[in-house]
Amino acid sequence: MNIGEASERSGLPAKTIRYYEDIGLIRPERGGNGYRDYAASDVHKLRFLQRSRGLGFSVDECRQLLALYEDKARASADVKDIAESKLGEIDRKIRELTELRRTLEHLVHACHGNDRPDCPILEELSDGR
Amino acid sequence: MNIGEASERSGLPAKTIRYYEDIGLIRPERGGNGYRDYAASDVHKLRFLQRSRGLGFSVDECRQLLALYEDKARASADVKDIAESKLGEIDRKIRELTELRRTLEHLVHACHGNDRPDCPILEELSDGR
DNA sequence: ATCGACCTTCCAGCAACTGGAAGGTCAAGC
DNA sequence: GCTTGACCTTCCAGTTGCTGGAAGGTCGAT
Repeated sequence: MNIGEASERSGLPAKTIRYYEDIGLIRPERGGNGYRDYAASDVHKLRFLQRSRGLGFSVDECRQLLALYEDKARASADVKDIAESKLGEIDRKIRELTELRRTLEHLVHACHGNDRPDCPILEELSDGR
Repeated sequence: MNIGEASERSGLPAKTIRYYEDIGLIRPERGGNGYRDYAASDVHKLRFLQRSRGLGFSVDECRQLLALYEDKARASADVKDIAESKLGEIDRKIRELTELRRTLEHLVHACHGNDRPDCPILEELSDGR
């Protein structure tokens, strides 16, 4: 099938699919006209990529996951390791954002938001606490 | 003062400070030797940038904040608007990450992590739920 | 034959830096 | 006065993960 259909079935933009080919993630056949020709298994991999990217894995992590996915002799522990370290990362991000949120909300609360030139937000950004 | 000291005092890498100059955020004097010469007020702005970047404002938002900061006649409502929309964004990110975390944790839990080739994580990434 | 929808490649750009090369300057120590 | 090393300068390229656009080839239907 052509890239358009592969795009529709995988949920990835055609541009992105071509990009993934550029960086060596998927290698479809080519038809006589030079068009890329995707097999069902290619679409399967594309969906795999779409999902794992959506779960926050980096392209490089996806490359590892895809290799493990294709390797029948893989240990599922390898996959679990990647997923677990990702989990730790996500926790860290959530913590940081929550902290950020608290600070910012405090600032917004302190700001009366009228036309007078004094502004607690700018003051705090400027002075530090 | 030279860029090294400005870097130390502001908490920003020298490279970043030069970059901020490139994109027009700060314009220090130059000494006879061509070295950048930072005044105390420059360092103040750099710290301002360091803090607001750290709070998740984009460089462009920082530019606006800095302009407001320097504008004595500004309305604090403008600042509040920027901060509030940023707050909404942060909330959205936290929600997304929490959702992500749940999915991933589910996967990690389902995976026994041994040497056998079957792995629920890969299966789910491959099939979709 | 021609139209529009598809496909191809290549080039450029986004954010926000970061790294490195090649070279100038300065202060201290011998 | 010369060398050493720590600074500083500019410029160019790379990072991540795409996305947009230009210029042109191909396909199927009318």
